[in-house]
Amino acid sequence: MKTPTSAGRPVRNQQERAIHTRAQILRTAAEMFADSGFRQTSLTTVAERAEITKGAVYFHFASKEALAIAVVEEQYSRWPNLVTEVRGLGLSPIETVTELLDRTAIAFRDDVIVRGGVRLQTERSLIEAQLPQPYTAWIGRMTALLEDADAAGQLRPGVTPEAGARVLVEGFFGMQHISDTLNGRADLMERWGEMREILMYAIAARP
Amino acid sequence: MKTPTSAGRPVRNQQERAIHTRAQILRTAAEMFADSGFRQTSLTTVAERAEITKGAVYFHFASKEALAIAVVEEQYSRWPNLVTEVRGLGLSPIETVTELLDRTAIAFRDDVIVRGGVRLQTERSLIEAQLPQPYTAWIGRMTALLEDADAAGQLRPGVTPEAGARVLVEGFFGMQHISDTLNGRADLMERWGEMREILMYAIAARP
Amino acid sequence: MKTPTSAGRPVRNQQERAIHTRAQILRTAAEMFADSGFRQTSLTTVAERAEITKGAVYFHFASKEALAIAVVEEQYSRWPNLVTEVRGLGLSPIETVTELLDRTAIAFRDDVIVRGGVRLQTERSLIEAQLPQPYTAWIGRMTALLEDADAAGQLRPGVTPEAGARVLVEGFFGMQHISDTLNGRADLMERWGEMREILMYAIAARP
Amino acid sequence: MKTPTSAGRPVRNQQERAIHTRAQILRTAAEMFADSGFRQTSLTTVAERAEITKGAVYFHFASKEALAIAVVEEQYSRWPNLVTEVRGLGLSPIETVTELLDRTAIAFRDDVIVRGGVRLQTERSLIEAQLPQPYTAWIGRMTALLEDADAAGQLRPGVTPEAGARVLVEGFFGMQHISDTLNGRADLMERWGEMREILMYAIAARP
DNA sequence: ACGTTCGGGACGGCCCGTTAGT
DNA sequence: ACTAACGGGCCGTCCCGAACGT
Repeated sequence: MKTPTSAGRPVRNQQERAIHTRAQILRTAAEMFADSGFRQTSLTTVAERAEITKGAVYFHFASKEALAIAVVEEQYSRWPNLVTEVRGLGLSPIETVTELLDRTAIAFRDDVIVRGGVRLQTERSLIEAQLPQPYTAWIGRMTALLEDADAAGQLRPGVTPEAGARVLVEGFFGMQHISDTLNGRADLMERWGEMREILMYAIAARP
Repeated sequence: MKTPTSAGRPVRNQQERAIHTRAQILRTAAEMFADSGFRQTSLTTVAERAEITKGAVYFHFASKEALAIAVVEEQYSRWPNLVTEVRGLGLSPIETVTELLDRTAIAFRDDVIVRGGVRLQTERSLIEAQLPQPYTAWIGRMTALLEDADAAGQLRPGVTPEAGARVLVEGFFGMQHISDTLNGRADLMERWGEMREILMYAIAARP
Repeated sequence: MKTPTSAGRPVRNQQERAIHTRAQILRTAAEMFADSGFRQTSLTTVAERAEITKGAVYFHFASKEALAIAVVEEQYSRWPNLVTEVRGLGLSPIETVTELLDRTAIAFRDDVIVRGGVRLQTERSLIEAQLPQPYTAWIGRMTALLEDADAAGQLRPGVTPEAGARVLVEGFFGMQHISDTLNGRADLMERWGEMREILMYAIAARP
Repeated sequence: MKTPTSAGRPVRNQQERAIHTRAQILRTAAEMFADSGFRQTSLTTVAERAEITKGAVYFHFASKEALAIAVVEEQYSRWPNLVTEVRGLGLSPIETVTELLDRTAIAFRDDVIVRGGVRLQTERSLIEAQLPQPYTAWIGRMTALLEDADAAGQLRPGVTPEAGARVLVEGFFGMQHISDTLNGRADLMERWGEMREILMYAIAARP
């Protein structure tokens, strides 16, 4: 599994090592971005924690911004997969929304890359590079799902798919942030349960 | 470099000038904190924008942290007044909640000190100083109000005052943050209207 | 004793207070100069410890250098008095030298002004102002005394008054400095006894 | 600003350049410490005089304190070598002491590192870092030598090796300091001759 | 290709000595 | 005798290349 550093050098694949190094950097950076934000995270410290040198970081990522972008995009790549996965379960539109957000909540609690990416999005304004606009993709996904719900008569009259989508995303984000601030996300699932009950009562049609 | 005391108003006496200077620093700092966050805000720039020197900043505030604390506390001092004001209007508990949050939304949009304070609270983890814990005061206030509502039979069965309060604060915060990110708060009142309709539908009892 | 601060203001003598304040500043500064040296001593701290404001310091002393000069001169003013005092005792020249240096050692141990002045002399090169040249006055005094001793046949053949004077001053200074560094001057008298025995054995004629 | 790597020697490889740079910094710093003391010496100026940038200084030394420590330890490393060298000459104990101090005097006059280290030791109290305690090593060395002298009957009765050692070190230090202050060490050898005659007369047994 | 060593500039926060105007 | 403010300097540290192995 580990590349033998000893002599003989069957270093058939520096490439494997490179990939491993890259991933290591990405994960370490994500952690530190999540905990401390962009500016507070110094490349020096990232390198130290990843147990390589600053030079190596610069080989894999052209700049600190590039590193941030990589983290964010790595996080972004997770959601489409999750959506198709959940959609494949054969649930009703409203149930699909619920299930999707439940799983997202879990990722927000457990996945370092996600946490780092979220934090970076939060600080978007102060990173030079062009990060993809946050929230809108999620609002779009939710809108689509709620339109399905509407077509199936599952939406409470008076609630538009757009408004419902926005409120879901806003509520989810606020919940997650405050849970993080007050309890380090320990009570995230509990808080999400509370929020979900109230939002869904108002958004879904009474059966 | 600049001689800010000359030109402009003929500042009557020292003390008035000092108060004015202090307020000027506080306002400028709040703006920059709001726009760029704590670490990104440099005292050099604050001084430049406030048209004074760094020395003057350090005369009024012992450190950058002290300045941040001053902004946050200035913001905190606003809410109790607002609450008593709204409570004096003689509205029903639920109407009081609504009115209070409406006015808070306006402050979030227009008041620089509030915006700065909110941003700093968001970055609480990375400021050395001991900022007062955010959100809890608001959750407490909301809980009290919803207990009144409960006593008056205005709460939907199944919703506890605590849960309702938390969801209101989380929703409000998320809404405000996303409005800021996506539209610079231009659509804040509109978004708050949306959020309020849905939350209140689920929290208040049907008449 | 204290000037009544109450109304009526028979403040007959602000002047007395001023003198007291000045002395207070001088003493405090001397202590800090002695402990920390010139540059390390900040006027802010001096003012704090003297329990007045920086403005007051600047009322009494035109600059930090002026303050240092005042300390040094205050210290310088002590020696001539001491010399005439000891000369009045009617001792032999060699005994006079011994008695004078014994008393000087006591002053080096107990007198704050002296300690401050000595330290400042040590750092002479890095103070802008023109401090009086140190050591030379002492060497001069010692030379005069040893010339008396020579005339009285109390000097060991081969020892010139000039050389004897220089060695006495150098030895005394080195002794005092090392005692300060290693023991905070606690063993100064003991060390001086040691040094005196050896130097005097070599300088004085055998009776 | 400066591009010190271009022009001049065609720096064979990195490592040589690094060693050269480090030594250059050390020497420059020692000079400035010797002339101006610790606090008065600014890293900016050190860098300028060494014709490199502050970044380079901080690559080689973690802090200003670390730089001071390096100078002091560099100086400390000189003496043991000198002692064994002189001991190898096959002189009598007393002659060894004399020869050793003669050579030390030369180093105090000519070796920048020594001068810097001595000055830093003098200012020991006001440097945060833990400098090794000065003087004691020298007193120890002298004591050992004088014990040898005592065993060989070369010590004047009534003089203990400890007292003799202390007085030698104190006298040497005082002499060197005053020569520095009054004449920039130009007359150091002459003054040391004077001091040596007197001290040795009192310490050594009459043959 | 992958990684390191060495070094370059640029600020950033702090704080200090000093001076106007009371 | 003080309050308010100025201007400048210092240490630290950060992000980043260029030169050099391997």
